[in-house]
Amino acid sequence: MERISFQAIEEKWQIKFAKEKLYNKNGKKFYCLEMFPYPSGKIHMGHVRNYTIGDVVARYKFLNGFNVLHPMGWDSFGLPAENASKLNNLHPKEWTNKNIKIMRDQLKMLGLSIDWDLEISTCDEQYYKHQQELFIDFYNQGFVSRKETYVNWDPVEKTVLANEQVINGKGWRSNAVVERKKLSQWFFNITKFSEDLLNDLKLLNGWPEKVKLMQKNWIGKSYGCEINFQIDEKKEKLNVFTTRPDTIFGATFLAISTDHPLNEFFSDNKEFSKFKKECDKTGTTEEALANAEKLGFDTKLFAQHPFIKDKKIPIFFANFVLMDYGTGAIFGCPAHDQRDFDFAKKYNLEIIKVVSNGKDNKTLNEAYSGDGKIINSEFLDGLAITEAKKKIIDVIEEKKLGEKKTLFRLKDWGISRQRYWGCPIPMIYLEDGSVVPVEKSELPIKLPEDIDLKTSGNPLDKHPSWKNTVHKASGQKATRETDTLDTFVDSSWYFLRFCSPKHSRSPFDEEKINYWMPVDQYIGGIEHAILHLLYSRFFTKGLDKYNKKLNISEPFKNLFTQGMVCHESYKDKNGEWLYPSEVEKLKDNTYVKIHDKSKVIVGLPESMSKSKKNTIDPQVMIDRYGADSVRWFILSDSPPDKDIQWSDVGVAAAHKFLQKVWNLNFTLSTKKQNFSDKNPESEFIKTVNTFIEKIDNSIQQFRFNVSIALFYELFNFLNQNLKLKIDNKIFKNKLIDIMKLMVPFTPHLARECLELLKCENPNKWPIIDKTNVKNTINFAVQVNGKTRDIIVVNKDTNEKEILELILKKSKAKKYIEKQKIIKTIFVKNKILNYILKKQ
RNA sequence: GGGCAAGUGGCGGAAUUGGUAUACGCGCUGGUCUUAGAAACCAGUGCCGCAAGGCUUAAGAGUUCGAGUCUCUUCUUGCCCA
Repeated sequence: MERISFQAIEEKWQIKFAKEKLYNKNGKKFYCLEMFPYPSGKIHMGHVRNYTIGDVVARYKFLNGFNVLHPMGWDSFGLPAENASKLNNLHPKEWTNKNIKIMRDQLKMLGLSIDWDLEISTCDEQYYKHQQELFIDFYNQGFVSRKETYVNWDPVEKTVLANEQVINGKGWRSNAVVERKKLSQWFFNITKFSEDLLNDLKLLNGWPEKVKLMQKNWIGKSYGCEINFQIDEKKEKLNVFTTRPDTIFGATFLAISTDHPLNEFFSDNKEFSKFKKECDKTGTTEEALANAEKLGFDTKLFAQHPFIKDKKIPIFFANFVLMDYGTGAIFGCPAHDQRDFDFAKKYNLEIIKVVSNGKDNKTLNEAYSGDGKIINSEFLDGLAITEAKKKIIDVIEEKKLGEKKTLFRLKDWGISRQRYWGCPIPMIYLEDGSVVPVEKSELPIKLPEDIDLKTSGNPLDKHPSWKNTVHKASGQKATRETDTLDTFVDSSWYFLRFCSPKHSRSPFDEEKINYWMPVDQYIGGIEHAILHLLYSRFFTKGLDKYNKKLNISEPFKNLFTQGMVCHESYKDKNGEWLYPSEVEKLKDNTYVKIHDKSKVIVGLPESMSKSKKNTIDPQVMIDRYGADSVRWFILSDSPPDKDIQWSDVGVAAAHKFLQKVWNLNFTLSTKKQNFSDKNPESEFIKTVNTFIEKIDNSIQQFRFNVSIALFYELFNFLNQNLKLKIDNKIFKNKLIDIMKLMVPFTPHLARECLELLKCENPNKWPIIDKTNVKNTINFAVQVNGKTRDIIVVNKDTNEKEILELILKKSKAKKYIEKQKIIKTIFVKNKILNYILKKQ
């Protein structure tokens, strides 16, 4: 068997790929983009999967004549650089650039068809300069505002987090329990676009339904109304928001946020201050609020029920009501809302059922929030919930007790971070108290390099020569904003910068954007379904609104979310995690530690993560098997949108197969002309053409695992046909077509083989000949719906001919002859089903 | 608690629109070669059964000439939201 050194050919072809690029000047444009990586140190298997999938798409489109834009860059601002530099005494910039260099080399080793001339890095002054310009534009458009609000404070990272970055009440990166803190912050007014962001989801036909649904739920449009409650013995009215006005007759208390203006009556109350402090410890997420024990502070005040004469209901401060949702006040209907129910139980409040599910259970153990008919509600009785909602809102508006409201769950995007390694916010605070953007001519506001990261807090705040400045227009002394931008801002427009990455006058060349945008295929992880993808949509819409030269309402036309790469996890007897390379599988399928042969506990396969050490280093695999084998395996074992389990034997099998592919190419390239025979030749061509068509289809449908299964079948077929009398030239030409199909999957090997076979146009997809394909099909003969035989027939054979064939030679004959046929069902090219009379 | 996916051999997974279930790969078994092993190659491999044949897509029901695919109920797992 002829062997090949993958490492040697891969190096050779990578030099060529660096020059080739994917532009077909006369072709239709195709912008293929994978989510750019954070330069954490070295690439991981998730990157390998993401970028291999993208490379298949990009190369496939290029080979089919498209003009393909396929760039790569670095999402290079962020906290890990600061943490790392504290550890190794390396400046974040140096640490980041060192990592970028390593990872760029690693990506090149994968043989990706990236145009590296377009490379960008978000921590580069030339990038963030334009970002600052965009920030000022957004500010001038009224898309940016400064607000004092309660924020999610991450006590470990000592920074603010956006709601989207709080997961299960914890920081998305630090995993620390998030606290509430009042701070003055910069916000992008994403809520101005709530309606557009929701409605335009309808335009995104190329997005997974799942992602669209997640965004829809996140934006969370709901209808409800505000109702005014008169407070007894006070002038004030309490304005309450609810999405369930139909349950107003079940209202037995009012609950307000501790931040509600009504708190001024309690400013001297020590008990209240203590209670408020307690509430501030609870996180701000809906989940944290739902799970926290319901606590209340009785104001001893009462309000008049708007519909029930002389009914007084008590008012409480409560920890589960937030000032920034609705009006900061709700009415509690314990029978039909679980939080209200818990609260009522705790404080012994009345529970009145107003929705009936038909069954009449007297005592409630939990709130009932399902469907039903309204009861105990005077003029609403007997109505369904939706009807009751409509009616009560009409009545409320008519009686001027309140009004109908639309509410979005989406909140403005807080973008201030108290960190050094991020894009400086180009705003200054003047002596006279005003806050203004810096002059565009002064951009970029560069990060100072001489900083001390050893002390806690924000280094920019402690850097007087950087912080203190002068407002040129007025001559006033001024201080700079020392917060930097959330790194999600960096990635909200990078796909635009790629269209003209060297454009220096402005963030981008509009003409280039209008040519390349939208991204035709975006590929990345599902974990960005809300954060990055929603922010990018907002940014695009913001730009489109004020920049009249642009014509881009949505950034990503088609979105593909690939699954995660998983591996079993291993623990030793002391409960310490072990790397897969530290354990050994024994013959009886148990695992031991290589080092001392002690027993190892095996966990279920789950997403690779550093903390569980269930990671495989792509570099080790590339060194051992070559990049093509790694690419081949990672595409072969699962549909790209599902999770994949990494398997060492799997990649070894891929390697073995690719060796066989090389061997066949080599054999054919050196084989002497033999006799040819028209019969097997014609069959050979037809079968190969059939495979080519199937493989082409599977690539178009993103079913690369199926493509690979077809390649296996095809090569099994080719190897069998080596023994037949097929003209060498014919065989070789078909093999050239097949190797072209392999270019997107294993570009190095495929191109090496094409060179060996003296292919003259390796950058052209083979012609898909749909006419000269296999003409026979396997046809199922059924009796009473059970398959009794499978016969080989020509395509489009009619029922009568098939019946003749069955009677002549089919196993099904004996079944048919026994009984009377009462019905036949014939489906061309599929089945013939005989229904027989039952005995 | 709600929503959305998904559940197919020993394992990863195929199955176009309701029409051959288990493609392809791994693993396993046997064989050739070899001092032996590895590699390579050949053959076999869903389950029960000597066979004829029967059974089989988480469990159960339904629609249909025909269901892995559609409907309902239940169970399990994953993800998202709470």
